[in-house]
Amino acid sequence: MIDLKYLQKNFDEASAKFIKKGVDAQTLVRLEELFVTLKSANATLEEAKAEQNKMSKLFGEYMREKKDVSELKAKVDAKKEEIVGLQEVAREAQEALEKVALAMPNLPDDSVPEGKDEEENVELRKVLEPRTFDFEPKEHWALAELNGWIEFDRGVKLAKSRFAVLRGEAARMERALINFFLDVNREKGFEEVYVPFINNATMLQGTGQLPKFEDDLFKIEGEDLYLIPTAEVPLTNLYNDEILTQKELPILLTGYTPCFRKEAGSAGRDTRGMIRQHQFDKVEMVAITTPEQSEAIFKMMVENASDILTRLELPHRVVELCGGDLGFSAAMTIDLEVWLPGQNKYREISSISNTREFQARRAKIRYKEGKKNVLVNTLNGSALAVGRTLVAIMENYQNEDGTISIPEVLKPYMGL
RNA sequence: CGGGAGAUGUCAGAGUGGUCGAAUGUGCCGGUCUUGAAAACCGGUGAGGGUUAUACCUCCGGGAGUUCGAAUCUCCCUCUCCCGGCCA
Repeated sequence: MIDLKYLQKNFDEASAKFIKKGVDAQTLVRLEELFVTLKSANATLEEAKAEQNKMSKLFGEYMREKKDVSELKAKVDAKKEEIVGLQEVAREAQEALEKVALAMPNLPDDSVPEGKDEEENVELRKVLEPRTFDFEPKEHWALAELNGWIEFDRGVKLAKSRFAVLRGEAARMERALINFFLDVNREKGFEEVYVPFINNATMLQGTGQLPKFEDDLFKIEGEDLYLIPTAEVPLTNLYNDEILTQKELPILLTGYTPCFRKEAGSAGRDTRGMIRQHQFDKVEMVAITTPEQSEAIFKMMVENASDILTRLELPHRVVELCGGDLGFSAAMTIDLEVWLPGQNKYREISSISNTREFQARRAKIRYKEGKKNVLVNTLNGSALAVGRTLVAIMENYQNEDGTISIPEVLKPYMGL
Protein backbone atom coordinates (compact mmCIF):
# COMPACT_ATOMS: atom_id res chain seq x y z
CA MET A 1 0.00 0.00 0.00
CA ILE A 2 1.27 3.43 -0.82
CA ASP A 3 1.53 6.22 1.71
CA LEU A 4 -1.69 8.19 1.24
CA LYS A 5 -0.46 11.13 3.28
CA TYR A 6 2.58 11.35 1.05
CA LEU A 7 0.34 11.20 -2.01
CA GLN A 8 -1.80 14.01 -0.68
CA LYS A 9 1.08 16.28 0.25
CA ASN A 10 3.25 15.61 -2.77
CA PHE A 11 0.69 14.89 -5.40
CA ASP A 12 2.67 16.08 -8.42
CA GLU A 13 5.82 14.27 -7.42
CA ALA A 14 3.90 11.06 -6.75
CA SER A 15 2.06 11.18 -10.06
CA ALA A 16 5.34 11.64 -11.93
CA LYS A 17 6.64 8.47 -10.29
CA PHE A 18 3.47 6.55 -10.94
CA ILE A 19 3.55 7.40 -14.60
CA LYS A 20 6.82 5.47 -14.76
CA LYS A 21 4.87 2.46 -13.62
CA GLY A 22 2.00 3.01 -15.99
CA VAL A 23 -0.67 4.28 -13.59
CA ASP A 24 -2.93 6.86 -15.19
CA ALA A 25 -3.44 10.27 -13.62
CA GLN A 26 -7.20 9.78 -13.45
CA THR A 27 -6.86 7.01 -10.87
CA LEU A 28 -4.54 9.13 -8.77
CA VAL A 29 -6.91 12.05 -8.69
CA ARG A 30 -9.70 9.72 -7.67
CA LEU A 31 -7.56 8.19 -4.95
CA GLU A 32 -6.71 11.54 -3.49
CA GLU A 33 -10.36 12.60 -3.55
CA LEU A 34 -11.40 9.45 -1.73
CA PHE A 35 -8.75 10.05 0.90
CA VAL A 36 -9.93 13.61 1.51
CA THR A 37 -13.55 12.45 1.63
CA LEU A 38 -12.73 9.82 4.20
CA LYS A 39 -10.85 12.24 6.39
CA SER A 40 -13.69 14.71 6.53
CA ALA A 41 -16.28 11.98 7.05
CA ASN A 42 -14.25 10.68 9.97
CA ALA A 43 -13.84 14.13 11.46
CA THR A 44 -17.59 14.72 11.41
CA LEU A 45 -18.32 11.32 12.85
CA GLU A 46 -15.78 11.63 15.63
CA GLU A 47 -17.10 14.99 16.65
CA ALA A 48 -20.61 13.57 17.01
CA LYS A 49 -19.27 10.63 19.00
CA ALA A 50 -17.41 12.98 21.32
CA GLU A 51 -20.66 14.79 22.05
CA GLN A 52 -22.45 11.56 22.71
CA ASN A 53 -19.70 10.33 25.03
CA LYS A 54 -19.92 13.54 26.97
CA MET A 55 -23.68 13.24 27.40
CA SER A 56 -23.40 9.64 28.51
CA LYS A 57 -21.02 10.68 31.24
CA LEU A 58 -23.41 13.40 32.31
CA PHE A 59 -26.09 10.75 32.48
CA GLY A 60 -24.18 8.93 35.15
CA GLU A 61 -23.87 12.11 37.19
CA TYR A 62 -27.58 12.85 36.90
CA MET A 63 -28.42 9.38 38.11
CA ARG A 64 -26.22 9.76 41.14
CA GLU A 65 -27.70 13.13 41.94
CA LYS A 66 -31.15 11.69 41.32
CA LYS A 67 -31.92 14.38 38.76
CA ASP A 68 -34.43 13.93 35.99
CA VAL A 69 -32.78 12.34 32.96
CA SER A 70 -35.66 12.23 30.50
CA GLU A 71 -34.63 15.40 28.69
CA LEU A 72 -31.02 14.30 28.43
CA LYS A 73 -32.06 10.88 27.21
CA ALA A 74 -34.05 12.46 24.42
CA LYS A 75 -30.99 14.46 23.35
CA VAL A 76 -28.73 11.43 23.42
CA ASP A 77 -31.22 9.40 21.43
CA ALA A 78 -31.30 12.07 18.76
CA LYS A 79 -27.51 12.16 18.64
CA LYS A 80 -27.39 8.40 18.34
CA GLU A 81 -29.58 8.49 15.30
CA GLU A 82 -27.36 11.10 13.75
CA ILE A 83 -24.31 8.95 14.42
CA VAL A 84 -25.81 5.94 12.68
CA GLY A 85 -26.04 7.96 9.49
CA LEU A 86 -22.57 9.43 9.83
CA GLN A 87 -21.15 6.02 10.50
CA GLU A 88 -22.61 4.71 7.29
CA VAL A 89 -21.07 7.60 5.35
CA ALA A 90 -17.66 7.00 6.92
CA ARG A 91 -17.83 3.27 6.32
CA GLU A 92 -18.64 3.76 2.68
CA ALA A 93 -15.82 6.25 2.30
CA GLN A 94 -13.46 3.78 3.93
CA GLU A 95 -14.49 0.94 1.64
CA ALA A 96 -14.30 3.07 -1.47
CA LEU A 97 -10.81 4.21 -0.56
CA GLU A 98 -9.55 0.75 0.30
CA LYS A 99 -10.84 -0.66 -2.93
CA VAL A 100 -8.73 1.77 -4.93
CA ALA A 101 -5.76 1.99 -2.58
CA LEU A 102 -5.21 -1.75 -2.27
CA ALA A 103 -5.15 -2.09 -6.04
CA MET A 104 -2.53 0.65 -6.38
CA PRO A 105 1.00 -0.59 -7.14
CA ASN A 106 4.12 0.53 -5.36
CA LEU A 107 6.01 3.65 -6.37
CA PRO A 108 9.24 2.92 -8.21
CA ASP A 109 12.50 4.20 -6.78
CA ASP A 110 14.02 7.27 -8.41
CA SER A 111 16.90 5.17 -9.67
CA VAL A 112 14.62 2.85 -11.68
CA PRO A 113 15.11 3.30 -15.44
CA GLU A 114 12.24 4.57 -17.56
CA GLY A 115 10.64 2.08 -19.86
CA LYS A 116 7.42 0.48 -20.99
CA ASP A 117 8.12 -3.25 -20.83
CA GLU A 118 10.84 -5.87 -20.63
CA GLU A 119 12.29 -4.66 -23.93
CA GLU A 120 13.60 -1.64 -22.06
CA ASN A 121 15.17 -3.42 -19.11
CA VAL A 122 18.83 -2.60 -18.59
CA GLU A 123 21.52 -5.26 -18.66
CA LEU A 124 24.02 -4.50 -15.89
CA ARG A 125 26.54 -7.27 -16.52
CA LYS A 126 27.13 -10.75 -17.84
CA VAL A 127 28.66 -13.47 -15.71
CA LEU A 128 30.49 -16.44 -17.32
CA GLU A 129 30.82 -17.01 -21.07
CA PRO A 130 28.24 -19.29 -22.66
CA ARG A 131 29.84 -22.51 -23.74
CA THR A 132 30.33 -23.13 -27.46
CA PHE A 133 28.82 -26.34 -28.76
CA ASP A 134 30.23 -28.32 -31.65
CA PHE A 135 26.78 -29.76 -32.20
CA GLU A 136 23.26 -28.34 -32.23
CA PRO A 137 22.19 -28.02 -28.56
CA LYS A 138 18.76 -29.42 -27.84
CA GLU A 139 15.95 -27.84 -25.88
CA HIS A 140 15.27 -29.27 -22.46
CA TRP A 141 12.07 -31.09 -23.32
CA ALA A 142 13.87 -33.07 -25.99
CA LEU A 143 16.59 -33.94 -23.49
CA ALA A 144 13.94 -34.78 -20.90
CA GLU A 145 12.46 -37.35 -23.23
CA LEU A 146 15.81 -38.83 -24.25
CA ASN A 147 16.79 -39.33 -20.62
CA GLY A 148 13.40 -40.23 -19.21
CA TRP A 149 13.69 -37.32 -16.79
CA ILE A 150 10.36 -35.57 -17.16
CA GLU A 151 6.91 -36.94 -17.90
CA PHE A 152 4.68 -34.16 -19.05
CA ASP A 153 1.77 -36.35 -20.14
CA ARG A 154 1.50 -38.21 -16.86
CA GLY A 155 1.62 -34.92 -14.97
CA VAL A 156 -1.32 -33.78 -17.03
CA LYS A 157 -3.14 -37.03 -16.28
CA LEU A 158 -2.64 -36.66 -12.55
CA ALA A 159 -3.73 -33.03 -12.40
CA LYS A 160 -4.10 -31.05 -15.59
CA SER A 161 -2.02 -29.25 -18.16
CA ARG A 162 1.15 -27.56 -16.91
CA PHE A 163 1.83 -30.14 -14.28
CA ALA A 164 4.76 -32.51 -14.73
CA VAL A 165 6.42 -35.51 -13.14
CA LEU A 166 10.16 -35.79 -12.57
CA ARG A 167 11.67 -39.26 -12.55
CA GLY A 168 14.83 -40.89 -11.34
CA GLU A 169 17.93 -38.76 -11.64
CA ALA A 170 15.89 -35.62 -12.40
CA ALA A 171 13.85 -36.01 -9.23
CA ARG A 172 17.04 -36.50 -7.28
CA MET A 173 18.61 -33.45 -8.86
CA GLU A 174 15.57 -31.38 -7.93
CA ARG A 175 16.04 -32.42 -4.32
CA ALA A 176 19.81 -31.88 -4.53
CA LEU A 177 19.32 -28.36 -5.84
CA ILE A 178 16.98 -27.48 -2.98
CA ASN A 179 19.52 -28.63 -0.42
CA PHE A 180 22.40 -26.92 -2.20
CA PHE A 181 20.53 -23.61 -2.35
CA LEU A 182 19.51 -23.74 1.28
CA ASP A 183 23.06 -24.53 2.35
CA VAL A 184 24.54 -21.63 0.41
CA ASN A 185 21.92 -19.24 1.75
CA ARG A 186 22.59 -20.41 5.26
CA GLU A 187 26.33 -19.77 4.72
CA LYS A 188 25.45 -16.18 3.83
CA GLY A 189 23.61 -15.66 7.08
CA PHE A 190 20.03 -16.52 6.18
CA GLU A 191 18.06 -18.48 8.76
CA GLU A 192 16.41 -21.55 7.32
CA VAL A 193 12.67 -21.63 7.91
CA TYR A 194 10.01 -24.22 7.11
CA VAL A 195 6.54 -22.77 6.69
CA PRO A 196 2.94 -23.72 5.82
CA PHE A 197 2.29 -23.96 2.09
CA ILE A 198 -1.25 -22.72 2.64
CA ASN A 199 -1.85 -19.19 3.92
CA ASN A 200 -4.98 -17.19 4.73
CA ALA A 201 -6.31 -14.16 2.88
CA THR A 202 -4.93 -11.61 5.35
CA MET A 203 -1.39 -12.80 4.68
CA LEU A 204 -1.89 -12.76 0.91
CA GLN A 205 -3.11 -9.19 1.21
CA GLY A 206 -0.12 -8.32 3.34
CA THR A 207 2.35 -9.13 0.59
CA GLY A 208 0.15 -7.74 -2.19
CA GLN A 209 -1.25 -10.81 -3.98
CA LEU A 210 -4.77 -9.97 -2.78
CA PRO A 211 -7.16 -8.47 -3.58
CA LYS A 212 -5.95 -7.67 -7.08
CA PHE A 213 -4.50 -11.00 -8.21
CA GLU A 214 -6.99 -13.47 -6.78
CA ASP A 215 -7.37 -15.08 -10.22
CA ASP A 216 -3.73 -16.14 -10.20
CA LEU A 217 -4.11 -18.12 -6.98
CA PHE A 218 -5.37 -21.60 -6.15
CA LYS A 219 -8.01 -21.18 -3.47
CA ILE A 220 -9.09 -23.90 -1.04
CA GLU A 221 -12.78 -24.41 -1.53
CA GLY A 222 -14.97 -23.27 1.33
CA GLU A 223 -12.01 -21.92 3.33
CA ASP A 224 -10.30 -18.58 3.69
CA LEU A 225 -7.09 -20.24 2.46
CA TYR A 226 -4.86 -20.22 -0.61
CA LEU A 227 -1.92 -22.28 -1.85
CA ILE A 228 1.06 -19.97 -1.69
CA PRO A 229 2.35 -18.63 -5.02
CA THR A 230 5.79 -18.01 -3.47
CA ALA A 231 7.53 -18.43 -0.11
CA GLU A 232 7.72 -14.65 0.00
CA VAL A 233 4.17 -14.76 1.39
CA PRO A 234 4.72 -16.89 4.50
CA LEU A 235 8.28 -15.70 5.12
CA THR A 236 7.43 -12.01 5.03
CA ASN A 237 4.17 -12.44 6.92
CA LEU A 238 5.94 -14.28 9.69
CA TYR A 239 6.06 -10.81 11.20
CA ASN A 240 2.60 -9.65 10.12
CA ASP A 241 1.15 -7.21 12.66
CA GLU A 242 4.27 -7.26 14.83
CA ILE A 243 6.51 -4.59 16.22
CA LEU A 244 10.14 -5.62 16.15
CA THR A 245 13.03 -4.17 18.09
CA GLN A 246 15.74 -2.38 16.14
CA LYS A 247 18.26 -4.84 17.57
CA GLU A 248 16.80 -7.83 15.78
CA LEU A 249 17.07 -6.22 12.35
CA PRO A 250 18.01 -7.14 9.74
CA ILE A 251 16.16 -10.44 9.73
CA LEU A 252 17.38 -12.72 6.93
CA LEU A 253 15.26 -15.74 6.10
CA THR A 254 15.42 -18.51 3.57
CA GLY A 255 13.01 -21.31 2.93
CA TYR A 256 12.08 -23.93 0.42
CA THR A 257 8.47 -24.23 -0.67
CA PRO A 258 6.58 -25.42 -3.67
CA CYS A 259 4.78 -22.54 -5.38
CA PHE A 260 1.35 -22.71 -6.94
CA ARG A 261 0.24 -20.30 -9.64
CA LYS A 262 -2.74 -20.31 -11.93
CA GLU A 263 -1.24 -17.66 -14.20
CA ALA A 264 -4.45 -17.43 -16.16
CA GLY A 265 -3.05 -14.64 -18.29
CA SER A 266 -0.03 -16.51 -19.51
CA ALA A 267 -1.77 -18.86 -21.94
CA GLY A 268 0.20 -19.40 -25.12
CA ARG A 269 3.62 -18.59 -23.65
CA ASP A 270 6.01 -21.36 -22.79
CA THR A 271 3.27 -23.93 -23.12
CA ARG A 272 5.92 -26.51 -23.83
CA GLY A 273 8.34 -27.71 -21.19
CA MET A 274 9.11 -26.83 -17.61
CA ILE A 275 9.49 -23.06 -17.83
CA ARG A 276 5.96 -22.19 -16.80
CA GLN A 277 4.19 -24.68 -14.52
CA HIS A 278 1.28 -24.42 -12.09
CA GLN A 279 3.47 -26.03 -9.43
CA PHE A 280 7.19 -25.44 -9.06
CA ASP A 281 9.85 -25.51 -6.38
CA LYS A 282 11.66 -22.43 -5.23
CA VAL A 283 14.11 -21.49 -2.52
CA GLU A 284 13.43 -17.95 -1.44
CA MET A 285 15.32 -15.26 0.44
CA VAL A 286 13.41 -12.69 2.47
CA ALA A 287 14.87 -9.77 4.38
CA ILE A 288 13.20 -7.53 6.95
CA THR A 289 15.34 -4.44 7.41
CA THR A 290 15.42 -0.84 8.50
CA PRO A 291 15.15 1.64 5.60
CA GLU A 292 18.87 2.41 6.01
CA GLN A 293 19.89 -1.22 5.70
CA SER A 294 17.83 -2.23 2.73
CA GLU A 295 20.10 -0.99 -0.09
CA ALA A 296 23.08 -2.99 1.12
CA ILE A 297 21.02 -6.09 1.83
CA PHE A 298 19.46 -5.85 -1.60
CA LYS A 299 22.89 -5.88 -3.24
CA MET A 300 23.95 -8.78 -1.08
CA MET A 301 20.90 -10.77 -2.15
CA VAL A 302 21.64 -10.15 -5.83
CA GLU A 303 25.26 -11.18 -5.30
CA ASN A 304 24.19 -14.32 -3.50
CA ALA A 305 21.84 -15.48 -6.23
CA SER A 306 24.49 -14.74 -8.84
CA ASP A 307 27.05 -16.61 -6.77
CA ILE A 308 24.88 -19.71 -6.71
CA LEU A 309 24.63 -19.69 -10.50
CA THR A 310 28.37 -19.17 -10.73
CA ARG A 311 29.02 -22.13 -8.46
CA LEU A 312 26.83 -24.19 -10.76
CA GLU A 313 28.88 -22.75 -13.64
CA LEU A 314 25.77 -21.47 -15.33
CA PRO A 315 26.28 -18.38 -17.52
CA HIS A 316 23.86 -15.63 -16.68
CA ARG A 317 23.27 -11.92 -16.81
CA VAL A 318 22.07 -9.35 -14.33
CA VAL A 319 19.23 -7.15 -15.52
CA GLU A 320 17.61 -4.14 -13.90
CA LEU A 321 13.89 -3.89 -14.57
CA CYS A 322 12.51 -0.69 -16.02
CA GLY A 323 9.49 1.00 -14.44
CA GLY A 324 6.97 -0.55 -16.79
CA ASP A 325 8.17 -4.09 -16.09
CA LEU A 326 8.23 -3.80 -12.30
CA GLY A 327 5.88 -6.04 -10.38
CA PHE A 328 3.00 -4.75 -8.30
CA SER A 329 4.79 -4.58 -4.95
CA ALA A 330 8.30 -3.73 -6.09
CA ALA A 331 10.06 -0.37 -5.79
CA MET A 332 12.99 -1.84 -7.66
CA THR A 333 13.84 -5.25 -9.06
CA ILE A 334 16.88 -6.98 -10.45
CA ASP A 335 16.42 -10.17 -12.42
CA LEU A 336 18.99 -12.86 -13.01
CA GLU A 337 18.62 -14.50 -16.38
CA VAL A 338 20.32 -17.79 -17.08
CA TRP A 339 21.64 -18.74 -20.50
CA LEU A 340 19.67 -21.50 -22.22
CA PRO A 341 21.67 -22.74 -25.22
CA GLY A 342 18.77 -24.88 -26.49
CA GLN A 343 16.50 -21.84 -26.65
CA ASN A 344 19.47 -19.62 -27.52
CA LYS A 345 18.43 -16.95 -25.07
CA TYR A 346 18.62 -15.74 -21.49
CA ARG A 347 15.62 -16.66 -19.32
CA GLU A 348 14.62 -15.36 -15.91
CA ILE A 349 15.73 -17.64 -13.06
CA SER A 350 15.69 -15.23 -10.13
CA SER A 351 13.96 -11.99 -9.32
CA ILE A 352 15.08 -9.87 -6.41
CA SER A 353 12.95 -6.96 -5.24
CA ASN A 354 12.96 -4.27 -2.64
CA THR A 355 9.37 -3.37 -1.78
CA ARG A 356 10.47 -0.64 0.64
CA GLU A 357 7.51 0.04 2.96
CA PHE A 358 4.87 -1.16 0.54
CA GLN A 359 4.33 -4.60 2.05
CA ALA A 360 5.21 -3.43 5.55
CA ARG A 361 2.34 -0.94 5.47
CA ARG A 362 -0.11 -3.59 4.30
CA ALA A 363 1.18 -6.25 6.68
CA LYS A 364 1.73 -3.80 9.58
CA ILE A 365 5.35 -4.79 10.15
CA ARG A 366 7.11 -2.14 12.21
CA TYR A 367 10.10 -1.75 14.46
CA LYS A 368 10.75 0.49 17.43
CA GLU A 369 13.12 3.34 16.80
CA GLY A 370 13.34 5.00 20.15
CA LYS A 371 9.75 5.73 21.04
CA LYS A 372 8.43 5.69 17.52
CA ASN A 373 7.15 2.77 15.51
CA VAL A 374 8.62 2.81 12.02
CA LEU A 375 7.67 0.66 9.03
CA VAL A 376 10.35 -1.83 8.03
CA ASN A 377 11.58 -2.45 4.50
CA THR A 378 10.86 -5.88 3.10
CA LEU A 379 12.89 -7.54 0.37
CA ASN A 380 12.53 -10.84 -1.39
CA GLY A 381 14.31 -12.80 -4.03
CA SER A 382 14.64 -16.27 -5.44
CA ALA A 383 17.81 -18.20 -4.74
CA LEU A 384 16.80 -19.90 -6.88
CA ALA A 385 13.86 -21.18 -8.90
CA VAL A 386 14.54 -24.91 -8.80
CA GLY A 387 12.70 -26.12 -11.91
CA ARG A 388 14.28 -23.52 -14.11
CA THR A 389 17.70 -24.35 -12.70
CA LEU A 390 17.09 -27.96 -13.65
CA VAL A 391 16.22 -26.82 -17.17
CA ALA A 392 19.36 -24.68 -17.31
CA ILE A 393 21.53 -27.58 -16.18
CA MET A 394 19.97 -29.87 -18.77
CA GLU A 395 20.61 -27.47 -21.60
CA ASN A 396 24.06 -26.26 -20.51
CA TYR A 397 25.42 -29.63 -19.44
CA GLN A 398 24.10 -31.67 -22.38
CA ASN A 399 26.42 -33.87 -24.37
CA GLU A 400 26.26 -34.68 -28.05
CA ASP A 401 24.69 -38.11 -27.37
CA GLY A 402 21.89 -36.46 -25.40
CA THR A 403 23.18 -37.43 -21.95
CA ILE A 404 23.52 -34.80 -19.26
CA SER A 405 26.58 -34.29 -17.07
CA ILE A 406 26.17 -33.48 -13.40
CA PRO A 407 27.57 -30.14 -12.11
CA GLU A 408 30.51 -30.68 -9.76
CA VAL A 409 28.93 -28.89 -6.79
CA LEU A 410 25.84 -31.10 -6.99
CA LYS A 411 27.67 -34.42 -6.99
CA PRO A 412 27.96 -34.67 -3.20
CA TYR A 413 24.27 -33.87 -2.95
CA MET A 414 23.45 -36.73 -5.31
CA GLY A 415 25.70 -39.30 -3.71
CA LEU A 416 28.15 -39.20 -6.60
C1' C B 1 -15.05 -35.21 15.07
C1' G B 2 -17.41 -35.22 20.45
C1' G B 3 -17.11 -33.06 25.83
C1' G B 4 -15.07 -29.14 29.15
C1' A B 5 -12.25 -24.51 30.14
C1' G B 6 -10.45 -20.13 28.33
C1' A B 7 -8.89 -15.63 24.97
C1' U B 8 -7.14 -8.51 28.58
C1' G B 9 -0.80 -4.41 27.23
C1' U B 10 6.32 -8.00 26.17
C1' C B 11 4.80 -11.81 29.38
C1' A B 12 2.02 -13.11 33.87
C1' G B 13 -2.46 -11.53 35.73
C1' A B 14 -6.66 -8.32 38.17
C1' G B 15 -11.01 -6.19 36.53
C1' U B 16 -18.54 -8.71 36.04
C1' G B 17 -22.41 -2.06 33.61
C1' G B 18 -20.25 4.42 34.29
C1' U B 19 -14.94 7.99 37.21
C1' C B 20 -11.10 1.64 33.00
C1' G B 21 -7.05 2.27 27.80
C1' A B 22 -7.37 -0.73 31.97
C1' A B 23 -4.58 -2.45 39.05
C1' U B 24 -0.29 -5.20 40.31
C1' G B 25 3.99 -7.91 39.09
C1' U B 26 7.48 -8.67 35.12
C1' G B 27 10.10 -7.15 30.81
C1' C B 28 12.06 -2.94 28.22
C1' C B 29 14.15 2.32 28.02
C1' G B 30 16.32 6.49 30.83
C1' G B 31 18.48 8.22 35.46
C1' U B 32 20.87 7.87 40.60
C1' C B 33 24.53 4.82 43.03
C1' U B 34 29.20 1.89 41.31
C1' U B 35 36.03 1.57 38.73
C1' G B 36 32.39 -1.52 35.87
C1' A B 37 28.32 -4.82 36.41
C1' A B 38 24.55 -6.69 39.63
C1' A B 39 21.26 -5.24 43.47
C1' A B 40 18.48 -1.13 45.28
C1' C B 41 15.90 3.37 44.34
C1' C B 42 13.50 7.18 40.97
C1' G B 43 11.12 8.22 36.26
C1' G B 44 9.13 6.60 31.52
C1' U B 45 6.77 2.74 28.70
C1' G B 46 0.17 -0.57 24.39
C1' A B 47 -1.69 0.17 19.11
C1' G B 48 -4.12 2.89 15.10
C1' G B 49 -6.32 7.54 13.48
C1' G B 50 -6.43 12.88 14.17
C1' U B 51 -3.80 17.76 15.41
C1' U B 52 1.74 22.43 14.30
C1' A B 53 0.81 20.68 19.27
C1' U B 54 -3.31 19.82 22.37
C1' A B 55 -8.21 18.21 22.28
C1' C B 56 -10.75 14.25 20.39
C1' C B 57 -12.06 9.16 18.08
C1' U B 58 -11.26 3.72 17.78
C1' C B 59 -9.23 -0.92 19.77
C1' C B 60 -9.51 -5.70 26.03
C1' G B 61 -9.59 -12.62 19.90
C1' G B 62 -13.31 -11.26 15.39
C1' G B 63 -18.46 -9.92 14.12
C1' A B 64 -23.59 -8.70 15.48
C1' G B 65 -26.85 -7.13 19.48
C1' U B 66 -28.89 -5.07 24.46
C1' U B 67 -28.03 -0.16 27.01
C1' C B 68 -27.96 6.87 27.73
C1' G B 69 -23.23 4.09 28.75
C1' A B 70 -19.92 -2.57 27.57
C1' A B 71 -13.38 -5.36 28.75
C1' U B 72 -17.73 -6.45 31.78
C1' C B 73 -24.58 -8.75 29.63
C1' U B 74 -26.67 -11.80 24.98
C1' C B 75 -25.83 -14.41 20.23
C1' C B 76 -22.60 -16.18 16.23
C1' C B 77 -17.59 -17.19 14.55
C1' U B 78 -12.34 -18.09 15.17
C1' C B 79 -8.36 -19.64 17.99
C1' U B 80 -5.84 -21.89 22.39
C1' C B 81 -5.61 -25.50 26.40
C1' C B 82 -7.46 -30.18 28.83
C1' C B 83 -10.28 -35.08 28.18
C1' G B 84 -12.01 -38.74 24.55
C1' G B 85 -12.12 -40.57 19.32
C1' C B 86 -9.25 -40.95 14.74
C1' C B 87 -4.56 -40.70 12.65
C1' A B 88 1.20 -39.88 9.63
